[in-house]
Amino acid sequence: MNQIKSDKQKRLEYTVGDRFVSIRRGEDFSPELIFRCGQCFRWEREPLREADEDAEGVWTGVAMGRVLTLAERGDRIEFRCSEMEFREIWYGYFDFDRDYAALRRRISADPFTARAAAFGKGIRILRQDPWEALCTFILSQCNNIARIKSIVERFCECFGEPRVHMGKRVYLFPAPERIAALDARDLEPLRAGYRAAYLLHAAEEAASGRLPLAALACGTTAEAVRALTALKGVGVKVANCVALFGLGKTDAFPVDVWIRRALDAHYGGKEFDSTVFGGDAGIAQQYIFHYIRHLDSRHLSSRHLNDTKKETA
DNA sequence: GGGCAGGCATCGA
DNA sequence: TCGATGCCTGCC
Repeated sequence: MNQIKSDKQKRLEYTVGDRFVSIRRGEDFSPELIFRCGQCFRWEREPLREADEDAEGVWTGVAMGRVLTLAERGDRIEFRCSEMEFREIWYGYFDFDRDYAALRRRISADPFTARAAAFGKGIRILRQDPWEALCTFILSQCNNIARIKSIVERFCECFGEPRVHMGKRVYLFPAPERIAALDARDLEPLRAGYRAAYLLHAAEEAASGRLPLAALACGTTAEAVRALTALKGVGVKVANCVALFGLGKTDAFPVDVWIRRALDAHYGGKEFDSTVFGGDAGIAQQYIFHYIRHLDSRHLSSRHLNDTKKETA
């Protein structure tokens, strides 16, 4: 028997079923956009099994020391976990406290961001583990998403704790203490190149407590960026990604070459002031990023198209 | 085989 | 303070 619950303080209504929790799909929860907009690297679309043939999409991800499968079924999203796990882990991870419809309205005063927000309806910013965000965005430099994902998977397979999920072996993201105990040769199988040394250094700093990742979430964005850029191989762009995706700092505004290009094109060469979006700046950035990546035909390389076909087949 | 990719650090002007 | 360059690797 399904039981409908709602948390008035928390604005989300959900239904508790047999071994799953489900929410209404609404307009601001698109797994495709959330998992493919470049903020995370460990969520994959599953091939549909017989039991899921009425589902439109099934996704499995490893995050926060857990493995979760979720399914898009009609107008609902099913989270295949207990209610307790949903409330304690996934509610925060998927940023359910935030009203994305209201946020899209707020940033739509500007015509360019209005188009981006309409196009990217369904995106949410995940509140990821800060250590995982730090590692994955260190690996992201001068790299494409496919390759980042494969390096991250090798990293987890080599050093993460194994779990069995739906008959398959998966690996949790390795803790900084585990990585800090390694040396450069141990990381060679990752084929991460010069980024491997940055990972080792970050692990040593995090494991020793010199880099207090959890505490950075409580301070200001400027303090977090300052602490992160003190690490080897972490510049302003990567630090802002970690602040936005790992520390919940929604005013952090990572500027990469794509965002740079978009801002130059749409704000007439004037220096763009991200603070006009206040605490929404980082999320506005994600809508812009997603929008321009899909506008730009150069991005649609044959490899990208093939990947898309394979994954949606 | 050279260029390039969602960056960073270093060096020389 | 700014621009050029090397860094690993993999793909076109």
